[in-house]
Amino acid sequence: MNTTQNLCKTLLQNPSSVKSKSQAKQLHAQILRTSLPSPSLLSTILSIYSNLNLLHDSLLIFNSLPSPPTTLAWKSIIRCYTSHGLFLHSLSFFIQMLASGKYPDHNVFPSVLKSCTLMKDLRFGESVHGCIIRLGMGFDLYTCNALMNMYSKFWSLEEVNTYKKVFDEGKTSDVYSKKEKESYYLGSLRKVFEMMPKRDIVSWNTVISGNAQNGMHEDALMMVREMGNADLRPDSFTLSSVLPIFAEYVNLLKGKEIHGYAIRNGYDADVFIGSSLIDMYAKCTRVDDSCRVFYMLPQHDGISWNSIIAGCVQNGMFDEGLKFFQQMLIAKIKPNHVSFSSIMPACAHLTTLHLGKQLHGYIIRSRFDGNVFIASALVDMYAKCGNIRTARWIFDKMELYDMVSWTAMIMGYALHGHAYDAISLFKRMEVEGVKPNYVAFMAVLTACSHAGLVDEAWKYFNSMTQDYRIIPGLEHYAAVADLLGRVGRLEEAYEFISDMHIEPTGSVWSTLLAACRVHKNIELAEKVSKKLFTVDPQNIGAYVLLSNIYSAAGRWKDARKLRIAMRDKGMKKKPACSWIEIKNKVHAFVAGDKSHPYYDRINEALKVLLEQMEREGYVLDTTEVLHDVEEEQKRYLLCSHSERLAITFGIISTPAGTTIRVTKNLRVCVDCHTATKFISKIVGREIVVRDNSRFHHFKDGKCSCGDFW
DNA sequence: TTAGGGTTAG
Repeated sequence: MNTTQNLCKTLLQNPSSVKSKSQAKQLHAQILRTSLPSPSLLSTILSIYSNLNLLHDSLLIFNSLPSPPTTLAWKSIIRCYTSHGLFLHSLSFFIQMLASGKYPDHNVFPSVLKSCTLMKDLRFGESVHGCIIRLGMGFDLYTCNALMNMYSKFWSLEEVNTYKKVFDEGKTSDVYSKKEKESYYLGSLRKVFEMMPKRDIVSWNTVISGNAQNGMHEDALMMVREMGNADLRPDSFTLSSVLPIFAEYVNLLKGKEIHGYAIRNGYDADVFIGSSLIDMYAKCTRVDDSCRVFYMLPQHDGISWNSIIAGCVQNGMFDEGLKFFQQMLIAKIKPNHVSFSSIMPACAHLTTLHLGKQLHGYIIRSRFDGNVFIASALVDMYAKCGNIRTARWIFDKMELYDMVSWTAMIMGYALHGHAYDAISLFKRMEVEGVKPNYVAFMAVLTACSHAGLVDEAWKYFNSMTQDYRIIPGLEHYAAVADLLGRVGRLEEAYEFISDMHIEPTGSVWSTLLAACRVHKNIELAEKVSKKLFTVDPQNIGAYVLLSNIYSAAGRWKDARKLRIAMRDKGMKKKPACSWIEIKNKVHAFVAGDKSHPYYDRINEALKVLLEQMEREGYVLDTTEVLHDVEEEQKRYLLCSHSERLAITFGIISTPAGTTIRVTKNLRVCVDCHTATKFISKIVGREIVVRDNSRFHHFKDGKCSCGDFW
């Protein structure tokens, strides 16, 4: 026997020692050269190919084997199919193996169970479990781990709700309720775990992550402690199962403890732990720490990029989120469906329509437009960027609606003042069997509020508790209080807020204070302010509002007193800012802004417009000027409000007929609202202004809000 | 055989 034959023999006795494709091929060639290989020898080569995950080569051998194939050949080909994601083939070969009279052994079941799990084939998975028990494999470590993994995944599947009880009590008609289903799979998982004669770290991690992902947080954490008693120390898998729990509970202290443990045990460079830490810090509003973890990672995969992007966006750091998204593209990491649904809200909040449209194009090219998360985010983005028709168009094209997609569209209508569209959609959602949640009620109440529909609002407010058992929160109270205030039922609004079952916050009282300003009720305004300053002494908006109410009434002394108090407390008013997108560039303006390179041209255009407007009957409402200054100065101050600068800049920078879209960070002022109506008529343009609470569509001298905002 | 990220509001 020569040395080559010796080497072949050693390798064949130790198939797992073959580590490369070329080595396997050489071995295969040697065997074919020297003799007519036996089926068992060929099966060994097949198992080597299968170990190396070479499906094509494995299949060539499998098909050339004399029938029936050996057990080794069957299990090699089944494993190879599973690891290639060809689950149906894997299961079909498993059935053929049983049919050929071969008994599967402990090496086959993990692959078969994985296929059942990933195909979400519950029935098949359970019958495989039966087979495992009958063949006495119910105590095998790997098989049990795979079984537990299967039950933990089935446990979190929504589709399982419709699983029929065919096995129990001979019933075939009943359907498992969610609770029954959960306890069934939880029971199966625990039973397997408890029956195991020996458990390794994978067993513990599987049962921990199963509990963690299905909301059994306390149980998961308890098992981490029990695992310690069994002399097993948490590894990177354990940590990344546990970190999301502390993220959800916003438990920074525990999250940091885990971070410390990860550092001490050398897991902090693990990209899985890294993205869990980024997410945990972000959910605890510590985005700086998220960034630090991100930069400390030796490498970034798609998920760690997505985590940092989502972390920024969810904390209102939209520009930073966009920057990370850009860097991700530069790093040649292809964004996936999660990246798009995470970044889209940044465009929605910043009203950067051009960016949103670019992303939409990218989404269509990547074929992600059918994803319900992305479609909902697109609906929201188009609605928030003023394009309600496109939002509806996308909504209508969706094949599947969930709670969020309905709510995004309803809220879109609410923001645009289309209350009846919002209400009819809300009704359709109920008819289609989607139960409205907390946010959906916020949306429909906001719609009622912006359109002054008091009766409808009461109906929905009562339906929340009576029909859906949702306890109204601050936002629902605020919407109703806001509505009552808008329609001038100020005393009723005051009573309503005073009777709330939770402590009203400053923001709830603020809505009423704003209404007092519109309806010029100083007496109530003072009463409301007193309440407001007690619960929220640092509320800058309230000081400004009250001071404005005094100014509008000519009580300059009181107004000044308040402003001095603000100054003494170191409080600074948020400056009003408006912005407009021209040729894919955002131009921002603050009141009296002279910094823009086109300032002179804007000012000139403003003067011309003002003359035309006054000829049409426009009278400057100087009561809105909140400073005690000369009349001429007041005129100047009014005309240089940020929204007017942005609108005028839009008019002189775009071709005739183009719609002007402006966003403002605060509520649009009464005089600017009147002025914009005149401007829309004079220049023959549609002007869309988004302020901090809604959209105003100005056209032909009218506004979509019907002067009610 | 085990793990991490997403849409509506505030």
